[in-house]
Amino acid sequence: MSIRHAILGFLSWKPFTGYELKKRFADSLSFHWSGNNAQIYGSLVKLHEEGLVTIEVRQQDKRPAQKIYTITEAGRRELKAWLLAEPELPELRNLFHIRLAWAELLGSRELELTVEAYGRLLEAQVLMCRETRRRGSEETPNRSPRESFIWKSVEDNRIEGFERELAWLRSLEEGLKNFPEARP
Amino acid sequence: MSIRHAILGFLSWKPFTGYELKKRFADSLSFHWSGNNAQIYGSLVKLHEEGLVTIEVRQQDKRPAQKIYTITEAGRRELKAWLLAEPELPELRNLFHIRLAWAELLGSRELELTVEAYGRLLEAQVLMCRETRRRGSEETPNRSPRESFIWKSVEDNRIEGFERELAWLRSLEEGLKNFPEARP
DNA sequence: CAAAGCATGTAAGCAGTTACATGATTGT
DNA sequence: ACAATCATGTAACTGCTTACATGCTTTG
Repeated sequence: MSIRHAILGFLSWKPFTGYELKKRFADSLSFHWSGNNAQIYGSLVKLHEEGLVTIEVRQQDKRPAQKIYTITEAGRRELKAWLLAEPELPELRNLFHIRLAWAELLGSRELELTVEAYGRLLEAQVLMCRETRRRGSEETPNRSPRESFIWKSVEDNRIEGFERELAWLRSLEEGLKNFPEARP
Repeated sequence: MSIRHAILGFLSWKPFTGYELKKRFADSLSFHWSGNNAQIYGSLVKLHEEGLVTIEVRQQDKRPAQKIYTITEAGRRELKAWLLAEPELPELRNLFHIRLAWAELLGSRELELTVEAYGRLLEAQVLMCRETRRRGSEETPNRSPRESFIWKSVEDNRIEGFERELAWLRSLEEGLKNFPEARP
């Protein structure tokens, strides 16, 4: 349970076309969904079948026709039920950590290199998140104070998470210096 | 790319049956795979077709026959290539954070309640991780010092991650007290 | 006597991805 | 001229999950 609710969430703000929703998903980092249209268009069809959204087709000249989706009362109920449902733990799968389980198969130098590569990735990610946060605060829409506070918290949390991972990696690097060469 | 490599990783230690692998996956928290046999048995069939493992059938009396899987040289090469491949960012999908995007649809009290529920989840998870770490250090197999150090680091990292999330949640709770009731 | 463990597997389905297909319009 | 944007959609695939099926043995 899944992207359907996030779509309903967006539609609770105002009606959107599939294309616009796709962009929303693609733009927002915290939303981890890649914004691929196959899934979004498919979900919209299902949401419509279930009566959670309505469709209005608008013809345009010089542009393809749009399908504008609007949330229904049943959709709002479904959305609210989701918001009140029992929270789930964050799912985190860190393939790098899993790979470390077999670090013994690597020489010290090889291990060092992958650790550094992971570090560079994390650094880039932290920079990107910071940039997104900076730009996001300029184009903030009309949000209530509470809403703004929450969004900022979540964004900060994301950055802190990556920063913490990076700090952890640095300490790992330091620690590894005490094991000069595992397989001589 | 995926559980196949983790299976090869386990097999690099020693031969295993599908059933034993299933238990390995189910036991280890950091491995996020649920240890469901459909996937493991299926992967083993494929790994065999690709020549990355060999199968030996051992008949037992009073027990079903076992299929013992052994990694091949090609399998070891594949495993090593994976270990040296470009690292990936951790995938984290936190549905609770996403839900917070629509917190405006909830009253202060409702929001408080879900935040508390998420906090209880996190607390339980931290306790469970600590317990796993404690018990794990007792039954540690014959690992090199470097390997032990790495495993401990990864486990600590996991716990710190949940603790950080919990600390963040507490600060969020504090902050929310400044917005007594968004929709009066 | 029931439940858990040993040991294999299959079937059905969900969530999500990549890549393809069409076709006009606008920007570099 | 080429690429990007607007706007819809389909097909094929991967990875993973739940649930089912079988059948014998050990433990509580």
